[in-house]
Formats: sequence, structure tokens, C-alpha cells
Amino acid sequence: MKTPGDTGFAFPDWAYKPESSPGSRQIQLWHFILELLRKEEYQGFIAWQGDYGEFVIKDPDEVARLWGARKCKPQMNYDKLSRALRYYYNKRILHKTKGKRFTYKFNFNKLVLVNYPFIDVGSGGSAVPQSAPPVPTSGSSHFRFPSTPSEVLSPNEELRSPGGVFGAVARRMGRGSVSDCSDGTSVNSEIEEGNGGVAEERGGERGLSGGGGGGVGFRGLIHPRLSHESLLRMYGAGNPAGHHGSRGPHRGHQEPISPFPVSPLPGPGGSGLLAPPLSPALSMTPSSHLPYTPSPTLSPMLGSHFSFNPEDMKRYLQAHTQSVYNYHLSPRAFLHYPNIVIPQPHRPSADKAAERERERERGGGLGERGERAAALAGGERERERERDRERDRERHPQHPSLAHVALHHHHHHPHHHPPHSAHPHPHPHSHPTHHPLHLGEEAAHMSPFKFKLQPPPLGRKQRGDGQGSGRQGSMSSASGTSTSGMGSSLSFGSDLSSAGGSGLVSNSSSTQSLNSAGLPKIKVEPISDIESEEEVEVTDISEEDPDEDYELFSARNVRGGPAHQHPHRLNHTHPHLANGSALHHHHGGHNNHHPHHPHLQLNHHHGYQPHQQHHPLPHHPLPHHPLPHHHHHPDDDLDEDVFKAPAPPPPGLSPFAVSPHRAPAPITPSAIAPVTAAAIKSEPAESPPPTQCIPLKLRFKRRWSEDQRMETSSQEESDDKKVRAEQERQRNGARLDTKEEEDSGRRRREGGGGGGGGGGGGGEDADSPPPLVYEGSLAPPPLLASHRRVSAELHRATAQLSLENKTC
DNA sequence: CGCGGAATGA
DNA sequence: TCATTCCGCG
Repeated sequence: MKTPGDTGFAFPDWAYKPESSPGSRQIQLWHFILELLRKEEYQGFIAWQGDYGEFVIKDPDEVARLWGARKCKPQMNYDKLSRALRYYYNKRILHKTKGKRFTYKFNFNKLVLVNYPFIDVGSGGSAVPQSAPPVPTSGSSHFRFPSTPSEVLSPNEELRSPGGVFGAVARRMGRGSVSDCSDGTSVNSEIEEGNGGVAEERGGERGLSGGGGGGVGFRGLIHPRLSHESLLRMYGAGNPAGHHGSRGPHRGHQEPISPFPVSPLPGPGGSGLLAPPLSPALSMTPSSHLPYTPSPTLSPMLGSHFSFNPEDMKRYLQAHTQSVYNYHLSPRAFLHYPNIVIPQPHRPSADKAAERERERERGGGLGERGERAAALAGGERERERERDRERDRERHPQHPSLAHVALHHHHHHPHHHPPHSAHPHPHPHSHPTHHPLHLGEEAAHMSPFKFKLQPPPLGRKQRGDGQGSGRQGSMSSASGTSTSGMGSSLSFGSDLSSAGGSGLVSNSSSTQSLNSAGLPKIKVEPISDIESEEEVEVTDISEEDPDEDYELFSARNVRGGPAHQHPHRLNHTHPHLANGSALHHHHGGHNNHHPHHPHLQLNHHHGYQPHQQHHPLPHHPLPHHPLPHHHHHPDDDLDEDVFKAPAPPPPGLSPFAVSPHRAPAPITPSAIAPVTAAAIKSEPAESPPPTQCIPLKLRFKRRWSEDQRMETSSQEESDDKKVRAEQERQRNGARLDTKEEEDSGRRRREGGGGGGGGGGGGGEDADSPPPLVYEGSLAPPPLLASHRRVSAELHRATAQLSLENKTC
């Protein structure tokens, strides 16, 4: 994989796996869920609800049926499906919303966003009206993105190549949704074939790119653009951003940019607000703030999006890149996407329309479902759909259109669709298309799935624990890379984290060191949600590999800083909480954010997991580690933050601004980090408190150590709890040796567990490059533009793509 | 209803 | 790996 030389960074192997690609045959349940969520047709059965990323299965049986149809498992039922969903808890892809029946929540922060920027989560992005209202992704989650590494490559190249490829593919694919076995299959099959072909092509391309830069090429390509643009767009568009906006004070204006419907509703989303600029993902950190943040610094960015200031750009790019990088989007995915290259930017509105049409056409072409659908509703259906959409927009909220529902219903109730097939496949409507709006968004949404990257295996799950460092072996190359990369990423992460207080930062060395050092990676458990939120996703999705990397970053970020980060959101809500929370731990309620569950706030309470519970650690008596609170809270915070709560607003964070004040940040080597941190956290006060006392360096170190561990552990462990436990133990032992930090680490773990996965990271690059690299690349605004387009294209492509089906 | 272990299959 | 299936526990 990696390439060698050159650039150094390469994507992880897994990134190239076919499975990971969008086109891959097997759909994963979460992808499927997302798909359903994004389609209006299914809103009667499953829809976004509440918080950001939260969705409710209104009709478990039906959803199960659909799923079964997709997987050709007629026997599927909600029990089984739910079991599958539960598996995602550990992976951190999902969490259960406690107290609400059939309600689960995606950890988009990491996950999706990263990988699939387009997805609209809750907000419904475009399509869904209801979607989650508010949340922006960004805000809420705080995602953080890492900065980028190097990536850098020149985009140009990459673009091109892919473009060609994509185009074709894209066209083919399209659609997704539930297909039935039978027809779906057929249809899908076509699609698949196409994919396959594509895949092959990809391979070729890959090679190409490889040649060019081997891996590099891809990277450059894809991500950057995608992320960026897409994100941006998405954000702006649809996204979630809106959400905050709506809520937010600001929001008033909207962004021109996205007229999209993304969030259709004005209400909720309000307008978009500025979001546009940043992608949620990107935003992640910053962005989040952005919206909210008053800080001047940020503002600018927002408004303009990001300005082309060098700094902004840089940041932006980096972040984005990194994120991508870290998250490891799979290049392949991109490949698939067809038209990436395509030039035109589509404007939202226009585009949308166009796309819409396209989609429809496609649908028709597809036939499969379309036929059925047609049979059912025929043109009316569409009309209705549209109507609904409109309605939705207006209404927005939660409920999907009734109309649809009705339709659905009958399907389902009757069960299966009556007519045609005997099967159950539900997909009644299925038709592709429909999405109303936007493509951008839609596309985004859709595609997302496809992109999926697969995560790597969590890694090593167990790895030997013993080994501490380990891992590297295989990845070594990657890792190596990562190292440096990580560094950068770390920094980002650190930023985040640091914000949290932790700081950490970074250093690449650290990373390595850790690994190499051998930290044992312990994994502990992940802790539940909490963590999960944070990094989790990342991990899952993306990541993997490097444990380190991502660990660092994610975990750290999150963790450490989480609180901080969130801040934005929190801020609004409860700022103090944020701080406090951080300090205290969430217990407080930070959860607030959302309505529901107050209890949740507590969260863990039940938490799924036990692990979490630790968090409370708050005080754990750790042995010495100075880091005190931070740690704890990080976890806590994280947890909370992650999910729900938004972060507190950073008071002033400007992203750029680095705030020196915050200790944590310091660490970060890269400026970026600082920024982030600063941004995130603005509140120095908070963290500082405890921390303050301690010298930064120390803190840092410790934090770092901790984080690593945590992350490591968490990440890895995320998989098993059991394992974790052991590992933990081991860790302790081992770690101890290592340093004091261990203690802290432990604590962390205990407390929080954290993170799991983190993620990203990785790769880093050794070679790669850190920030510098990109910077260079970043710098040029122009690029961005191009990227954007590209992204746009991607989006479209994506949109077109649909999930694959698997053959039955 | 939800959780998660265990066995099992691809 | 990821789910599916089965199952016991709360």
C-alpha cells in the first residue's frame, strides 16, 4: 500500500479493499439504515428523530423486513436486526437512545461524517424533512477532524484520472435502496456488475494513480476534494449546519450557497446559515464553532465560508485533508464515483433540479423497483413525493410525509407487497430517486454509503496485548507514515483534545514513540458511547489501522478536548456545563442538549456499557497523575459531548487563533492544533484549572500517554470488552512500567474508557508530511475551487450511486 | 424491550 | 468481519 516512496502516505490497505467501497456487495446494516433514512419512502418506517443522528424505527417489523429483503434473509425480524444493531454499539457506529423505544443514534461525528460527508444525518439533510432537526452535525459532534497530513498530493492528477472512471461508473450505479432479492438483485446485479467493472477499473486506475503517485494520487484526489467540497456543500447545504443555524442566533442569513433543501425546513434548520463553508466535518472542530462562535475569527470564516486566508485555507485544508486522511477514505470509493471530475459546479438549486430529474430517470431506467413502484403508484407517487417533500420542508419535522407513510403502509402491512412479489421485499417504492432535493445533498447522502470505507478491523483487537506496540508490523509502513502524519493529525487531534485539556499533542514522535515504545496498547474498553462518540467512529469507519493514529487523534481529541470542542454547542446550552462538565464530567447534565433524555444526560447510566461508568472517575484517585481532571472529564465529556451535546461554545475560539492560553494546546506542534484547541476550547479556564497547575509539558505528556493508551486501548478494545479488561490489566502492569502516565491512562480508561477508537490516524505518514505539505498545497485557493467542483461532482456521483445489493 | 454471549455461516 | 440465529437475563 503504501507507496512507498513517495509520498509516503498511502492509504491503508483496507482502504483499497473492495469491500469497503461503495460498490461493494455487501451492505452493512448501518448503511442500509442510512439509506432508508434518507429516503422519503421509508420514513414511515424509519426516520430521523430528535437529535442529530438519532433515528427511530417506527415500524420495526417493516424495517426488519426490508433488511431481510436486502440481505435475502426472509427470516429477519426485529430481534435479529436489533441484535445486529447492537453490535454496532461496540463499534461505535450506533448507540441506543435510552428511554426511547426503537430509537438509536448514529455516531456521526465520526463516522459518517468523516467518511461520508455527505450524509445528512439527522438533519435530514435534504431529503428528509424531519430529520433531525437540529443538529448539525458539526456542532454536535464535534467532530473533529484532524488535520491533514499530507496529503497533498496534487490533486490535479488525481482528479483527472478518477474522473474518467467515475463517470461511467457513476452512471451505472445509481440507486440503491432496498432491493429485493429478486428484483433487486437483478437490478442490483447490474449495478454490481457495473461496479465490478468499475472496480476493476479502479484497480487500473489505482495503478495509475499509483503510478503517479501511487497511492498518493488517490489520496489527493479524493479526499481533498471530497471532503472539502462535499463537506462544505453539504454542510452548507444541507446539512446540518442548518441546524444550528436555526437554533442559533445567527443564522439568519442564509447561505446563499445552499439553498438546498437540505434542511428543508426552515424551521429547524433554519437556514443554513453559514454553514456552507465548512463542512461539518471539517468544521468539525472549527466549524462547529463557527456557527456559533461569535468569535471573530471564526466568523469570518463562516461567512465567507472560509476565507481564503492562508490561515483559513490552511486550516481548512489541513483539517480536511487530515480528516480524510485519517479517516482513510478509501480511494476506491472515489474511484467509483463517477463524475467526480465533472466540472460544473452545480448549484444547488439548479443542480438539484437536474439531479432530481436524473434520478428519476434513473429510476425509470432501473426499473426494478421502479417498476414496482410504478405499479403501485406510478406517477402519482412521485407527485406525492414531491408534494410531500414540500410539505416536509415546511413541516419539517419529524414526520415524514404522511403520504409516504401511507403508501408504505400499505405495503407493509399487507405485508409484503402485495402484488408482485411474494417476497417480502418491501421496497415498495423503492424507487430510486425521488429525492427531492438536492442532489448535492442527496447525492451526498446517497453516496455516502457507498463510500464506506471499511474500517479496518478494529484492529487488532486483541492483538496481543502483550505486545504493546505492536501493530506495526503490518502496517508498519503505514504506520510509519502515519507517524508523521499522525503528528500532524495529532496535532489536530490534540487540538481538540487539547482543547479538552489534554493536549497532547502531539507530536508525532509521540505517536510513534508510543507505539514503538510499545505502549502497550491496551485496549480497554471502549467505553461506551461516550467514547464512542468520539472517536469511535472514526475508528470504525475509517480506521483502523493505525491504531495509533487514530487513536491519538481521535481519542484524544475527543476526549481530551471534547469538552472543549463541543463547546460550541454546549455553549449555548450550557456553557458552564461545558466547562464544568468537562471538569466534572458530564454528569452534569450536559446532555442537555437535547431534549430528550434528560436522563440520558446521565447517560451512561445504563449505558450500555459498563465501561463507561467509569467515567466518573472523575476523580479517580489516580495515583499521581496530575492531569487530573482533564482526563476524566474528557472522557466524560466526550461521551456526552459526543453524542449529544454540543459542545460548549468556545468562547472565543477562533480557530486559528491559537490560543496560547490553553495549555493543552500547546503541545501541538502544528499550529493547527493549537488553533483547534483554541478554538475548541476557549475556555481556558476550564481546563486549566486543574491543569493549570501542572506544567504544560507534563500535562502534555501525561495526557498524551494517557491518550494513547486510551485510545489504543479503547480503540482496540472497542471490540471486545473482555479483551479490554484483560488488556487493561496488562496495561496496567506494563504500562506502569512505562510511566506514570499509565496511571492516568488507566484511569482514563477506567473512567472512560475511552475511546475507542480512534482513530484516525494513522497513517501517517511517515513520510508524509505533515502539515507542511499540505500547507503548500493548501494554500492555493484555487485549488479549492476546483476541489469544490469536484466535490460537487462527487456528490452527484455519489448520489447516483446507490447501495449495492448483494446478490442473493 | 433491550442487552449481550455463543455458535455458526459466509 | 459481519451478521444471523438462538437464547437467557433483566
